[in-house]
Parts: sequence; C-alpha cells; structure tokens
Amino acid sequence: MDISSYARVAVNVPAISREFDYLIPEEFQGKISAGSLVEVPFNNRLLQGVVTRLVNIPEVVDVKPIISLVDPFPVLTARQLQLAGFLSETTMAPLCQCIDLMIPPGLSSQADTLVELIDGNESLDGLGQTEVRLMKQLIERGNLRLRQLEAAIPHVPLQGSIRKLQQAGKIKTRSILLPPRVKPKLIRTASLAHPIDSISNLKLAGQKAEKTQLRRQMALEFLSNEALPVDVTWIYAASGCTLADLVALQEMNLIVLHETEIWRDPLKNVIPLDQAKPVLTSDQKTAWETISHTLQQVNTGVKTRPMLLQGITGSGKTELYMRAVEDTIMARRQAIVLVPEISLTPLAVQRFLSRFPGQVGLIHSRLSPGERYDTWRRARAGMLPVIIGPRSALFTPLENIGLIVIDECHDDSYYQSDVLPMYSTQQAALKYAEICQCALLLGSATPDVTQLYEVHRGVWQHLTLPRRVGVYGNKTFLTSARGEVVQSEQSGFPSDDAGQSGLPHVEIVDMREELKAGTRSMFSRPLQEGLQKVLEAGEQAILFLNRRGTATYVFCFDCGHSLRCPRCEIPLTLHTTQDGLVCHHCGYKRQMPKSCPNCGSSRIKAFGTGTERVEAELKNLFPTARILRWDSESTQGKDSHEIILDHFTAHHADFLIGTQMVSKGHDFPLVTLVGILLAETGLNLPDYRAPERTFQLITQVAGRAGRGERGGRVLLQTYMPQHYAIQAASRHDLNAFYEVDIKERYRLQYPPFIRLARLLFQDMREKNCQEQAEKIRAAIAHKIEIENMGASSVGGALPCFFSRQGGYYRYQVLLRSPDPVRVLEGIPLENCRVQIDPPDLL
DNA sequence: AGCACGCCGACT
DNA sequence: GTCGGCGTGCTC
Repeated sequence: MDISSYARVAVNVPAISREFDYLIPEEFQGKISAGSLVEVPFNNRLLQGVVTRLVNIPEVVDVKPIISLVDPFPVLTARQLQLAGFLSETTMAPLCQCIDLMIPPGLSSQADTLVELIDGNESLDGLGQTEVRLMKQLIERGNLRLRQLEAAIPHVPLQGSIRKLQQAGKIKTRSILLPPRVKPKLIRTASLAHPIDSISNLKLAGQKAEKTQLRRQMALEFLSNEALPVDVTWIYAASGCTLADLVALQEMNLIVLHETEIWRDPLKNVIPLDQAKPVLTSDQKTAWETISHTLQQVNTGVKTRPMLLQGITGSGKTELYMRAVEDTIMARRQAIVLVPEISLTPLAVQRFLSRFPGQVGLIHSRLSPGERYDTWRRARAGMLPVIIGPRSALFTPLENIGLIVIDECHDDSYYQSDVLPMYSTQQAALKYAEICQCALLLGSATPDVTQLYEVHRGVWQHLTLPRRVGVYGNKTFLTSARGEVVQSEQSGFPSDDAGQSGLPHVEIVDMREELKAGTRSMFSRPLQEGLQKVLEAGEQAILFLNRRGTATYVFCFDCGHSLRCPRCEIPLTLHTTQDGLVCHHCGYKRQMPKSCPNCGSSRIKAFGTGTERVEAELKNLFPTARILRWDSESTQGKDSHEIILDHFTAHHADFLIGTQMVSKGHDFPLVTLVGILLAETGLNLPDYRAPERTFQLITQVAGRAGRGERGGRVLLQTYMPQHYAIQAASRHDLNAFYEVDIKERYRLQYPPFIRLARLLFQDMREKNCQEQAEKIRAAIAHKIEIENMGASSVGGALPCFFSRQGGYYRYQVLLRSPDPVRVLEGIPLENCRVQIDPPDLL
C-alpha cells in the first residue's frame, strides 16, 4: 500500500502524555496527515487529538479507527510539530499541552463529563455539604458539565461527591466532547439566476398582496444592477424585503441564494498613517548592514547567528524591524514580530500596519475568539505574511518563516509562568529559528545579563544603536547616551537645541542624608522642589514605585546596610509568622538584631511601602495638583489602560503615580521629571536577578523623561546610592552593570554558568505542602547521589518568598544543574509545577 | 484523567 | 458471607 493507513495521535488529555495509533478509515485516506485535528475513541470516551505522524505499522494490533476530521486542513505545520516536541521535552509539559498552544482557543477541546439529574429523585435528605451544593446547582441550572460545576463550586474536589450521588441514583454522568466553539463565519448572499429584461412585467407574488409584490420587485431591481452575489442585508436595506421574500424568489428560479465565507478582520477599520520611509541614521545604517547580510544568508539557506539589537529608548529599533520584515516579504517568506503583552502600544503597531497595509495579522488579548480564529486561518492560508503579537504569536501556522523579531526581549511577559507549558519564548524562538532556518532578531534597550553573555561568548551577533533619533519639528539630530548632541544628520541644525533632549540627566538623591537633614516625607527636598517647578511650568511628572519590591526587608537607616543571608547573600525577609528573619533560598534563620551589624546603629528596621500611601502623601503636599494612579488596582476595568494613558497624555493630570507599567515604551512629551521613589526596593528581593531587574527598571523608567522638546531629568531616591545597579543605571551604563553582575553570577554560580529548575508546591494545608516538597527533594537528592551527578545540587524544601497566595501555601525546591531535565527525568512530579530556567525565584 | 480490576476490613 | 475502601494498570 502506498499510503500509510495509520496515524499516531497525541490525545488532548494532559494527564496522558503518550501517543496512540489509530486506523485511518477509507473515507479519510489522503485527507489526514501530520498536524490533522481529529476525534478518536478512547476507552469508552470520545477525545480530540492531533496526528503527530503517519505510520505504516501500528504499535499494537488492535487499533480503533479515527472517528472524524475536525478541520479539513492540518492545524499544525510539520515545523510546528517539531517545535511542540521540543517544548514538551525541555519544559517537561505533556505534548498535548504544547500542541494546544498552537491551536486557536475555541477550536480545540478537551473531553468533559455531562452530569444529569435523574427525575423524581431530588430530595436532599442525608446528603453531605458538597453533595447538596452540587444538587442545588443541577436543580437550578439543569444539566451541567463538570467544568461548569467546578467553576460554580471552586476549590472543592467534586469527584467523590459525584460518585456518591451517582450511586444514590440521583444523577448520571456521561463523557462528552463539545464541538469547536469557533466556526468560519458565513453570510448569506444572493444573485440573479439569469438576466431579467422587464421586472415590472413579472407576476411575482401571484395573488399575494401588492406590497409583497413591490418588495420583491425592488429586490430584483437592486440585484439586476449587481454583477456579483450581494450580502442579503444590503438587499434588505435597499428593498425592505425579508429572507422569506428571497426564498420565494429562489423557488421561482429568479435568484440564487449562496452561503459565502467571510473573514472577520479586526483591522479593516484601521486608517494607515501617512508616513514616509525615513532616512536611516548612521548608527542604523551600520546595524542594518549586518541585518541585511544575515537575511541574505538565511534566504540562501546559510545558518546564521541570532542578532541582539541593543538600542536605547528612541534610537530607532522599530524602523530596522520594519526593513527586516520588508526584505523578508520580498524574499517571499513570512515574518513574526513578537512584542510584550501590554506594549501593543498603538503607535509602533500603527507604523507597522501603515508600512504593510493588508499584510499584517495582529494578535492581542482583546480579539474575540472568532477574530482570532480567522486571523489564524488567514495566516495558515498564506494571506498574512506578517504577524504581530505577544508570545503566543510565535505559534501562528506559517509555511515559510524567514524572520522572527522579539522586541523588548528582556520583558518578563515572554516567559509563560501561569499555565503549562511553562516556557521561555526566547528559547522556543531560538529553536524555531533553527527549525525554520530563519533569522532571529532580538531588540532591547536593556538586554539581560544572560543575553549579553551570549554576545560576549560570540554565540550571538551584536548590533548597537547608542544614540537617540530626535525628530522635533523638522529637525533630525542624534544625541549620545550622555545627552550631548554628537552628530547632526541635517545641515542647518541649530546648536542651541543641544543638550535639551537625548537621554535625561539622572540625579541620585541619598535618602540617608535627607533623613539626617530631618526630612520625614518619602519625597526628598529635591523631589518636592522639582514637582513644584513642574506644576508651575504646566508640565508633567511621573512618580515611580516598584511595587514588587515593597515586601518587608530589614535595613539600617543610618548606613543603608541590609541584612543578607551569609550563605546566599540574598536579603533576609522578616516573617511575622516564624518570628524572625528567614532566607528563602537556603532556609537560614536568625533573630531580628537589636542593632546594625555593620555600624552598630539601633535604627535598623523592617521596610515597605505602597502606592496608596504615595498618593495620600502627594495630595497632602500638593493639594491643587491633579493626581492619577496607574497600577493593577486602578486598571481593573476594560480599556482602563488606554483611558489612563489618554487621560495623562491629554494633560488632564499633572502627576502620574505608577508601578512597572510606566516603564513600558509610552511616549509622554510633557513629562519633564521622573521621580523614582525608592530605587533599591527591587534589590532587596531574594532573587539572583534582582540587581538586573532594578537596573532595567530604572533605565526604562528614566527613558520616559525628556521625550519632548523640553528635555527632562530623573531624580532617583535611594538609601543605597553606592550599589552598582543604581550607579550604573544613573549613568545609563549597561556595560558597567554587566561587568559587575556577570562576575557575581559566576562567583555564586547562577545562570548563565549553571541552569536552574524550580519545583513549586501549593496546598491549602502547610504541612501537606511542606511534606510533598520534602518528598520530592529527597528523591532528587537520592538520584543525584546514586547516579553520581556531581555537577547538580538540590536545595531545601522551603517556603516561597510569596509564601501564601489565594489561600494556598507555597513551597519550592530549587535544583541547580547543567541539565535539569535529565536530573528530573523519572522523578514522580505530580502535585508540583516544574519551571525549567525560571525567570524568578519568588 | 477515567475506569476497571483486585485484594483486605466492617456490616446487612 | 457481601459491600466498599483506594492501590495498580490500561487506554491505540
């Protein structure tokens, strides 16, 4: 037989990570291939699955046939299947969950259980609490699926109660597989069956009323002017007729009704910007030569190294992305542009849409499932050569990818840490670029230490844009990282604009001195003065508070010394429950000291603060100022990000208080002052990446100042002015930061010198949580010992830094190893989430 | 995951 | 003697 008759299928049940062979029935021969989405029988249930490959000989003799084909075309390309396999191996997540990443939501479905009431047996006598709640749901709402019941009765295991009710003869259950929730959208259209000479002479309605006759005549007249089938709603509007009239006309053989498939296009109302393609600056030209050369190589089948484009805020990275995309389209290949989750900032996206009208598919969280599905289908059909979106956009089905761009590649949202698979987009993209033989371009103003290390090892190419492109009025000029104008791109550039833009000047305010001088406010005197000036000048200011770092850590108000673990050198955290200071990595404990071990001062205290307090104090200091707060609490509603942004941009507020969000690439031309309330809060988190995060955050936040003609300054308040992350950030000096941090990582053996795996345990009862963690810790320690994996080591079963979340206790076990997956293979890892190369250890 | 099969304790 | 606890194993 020349066609493989069997298909290997990954069934969509996360707990089953094996694949199973099925017979391809006659009717599907040639229609099913690798990547097909199918329905298969499994035990006595019906499941959805994806064909991973065709085989000639099945693994077992007794195979069942595939029941149906959900989508006539494969939902995954061969390369996507390869990528899914890679993800599954490297993240230890089941293959079907990796495959599911690549299928639009609503198309794939997992089997569910339908719970039905048995009539006449609805008494609740003698039932337990959970059973009563279940019965009440069923009586109120009728038959429900298990997932609906779980949603209605959260955090309660329902299996046992359902079994009891079933045995009591009150309910019955049955496995079901819901059909896809998304479908191609069809509209009804109509056209004339044949040309009609004289409509008015036709006896349309027979004996029917004159009105009816008139409506139908008008409909025909309307259609006689249209060459192609027309949407029936247009006919309704033009003639006042209804579907019944059209059906009647079809029965008279005068018109033909059709079902036409249409694409839901969320971008059809976007108005392109009228923008000329700008002339590249000399920095851009240099970087472009490398990009262009790399694309040429890639398009002739030569393997290339990933490119790291390190460009300060406003240095023109987007223009280079667009040119790379343009070259890729010219080579008849497709491009994927990844952007951070919330940075789908209208401006950058609009520039893309305008440069490539009709060719861009934009993916974002606010698309309806139908829009998302259609964007996916259009991409699969080869109609969209450019895809822009968050990390999930990497998994768009495209046949011939030539370029992957990761914008703001340092961003945390590129790591998926909420649901399986917990994967790094960067690692996935590196592998995918290899599979697709395409170019990979990563861009950021603040690439992280491991990324820079790849450059220093020579594994990645390095491109830099060290100066801002300024376009104010008609003048284009360049400014260096220090703020001075170093080169004018256009003749006749007036020198008196020099120094007014480029990166803003950063002043460090030593809060210990402020304290000595008697300032008790969280706003230092320079900051208060600065804010006053901003108000008087009718300008705007941003006040940044690193919320993530507001947990209680202990430090000395006199010398700035913060208490650290003698073994891990990470900050100790005050735990009221454990009555003392705890290290969250190794479990080291000590009493709260009465005086500072460094200087002997008795003013050593636990520290922490919040945005609400900042707002209250600011209102107190500036009663007339209009204050806007931008944090996770104030952005609950739909569109709230845009509303706050627009509100501030339109100068309806003078001061914006914000957390991380203000660091994302928004452009506020009126902002001339950025106040960083406490620069080091992030440094006191027990995490090896704390210095790097602090450096990135300060640098990104500082980049918000001085984007307009008025220039800007940054005031950086701190009790630790000498810390290398703060010093380097104040000088916009990434290299200096890198040089120190990479040595620290080497000394303490953290990535990139070793790899980490983090095992997270959650349980309502702390004892259970700790015991489960300990059991697995011991199993790993045992394996390391008996298999002689000397380079690997496992830490203790310890509470996470965020030790409780949503009522659950959290414990973790940290593994350090050159190959963490190899160490964890064969260890029974149920009840725990595994993060390979975790982005943080909190 | 579900569900069957299977082997030991307390009940009509 | 049976009903039922959940341990182990299988699903193409």
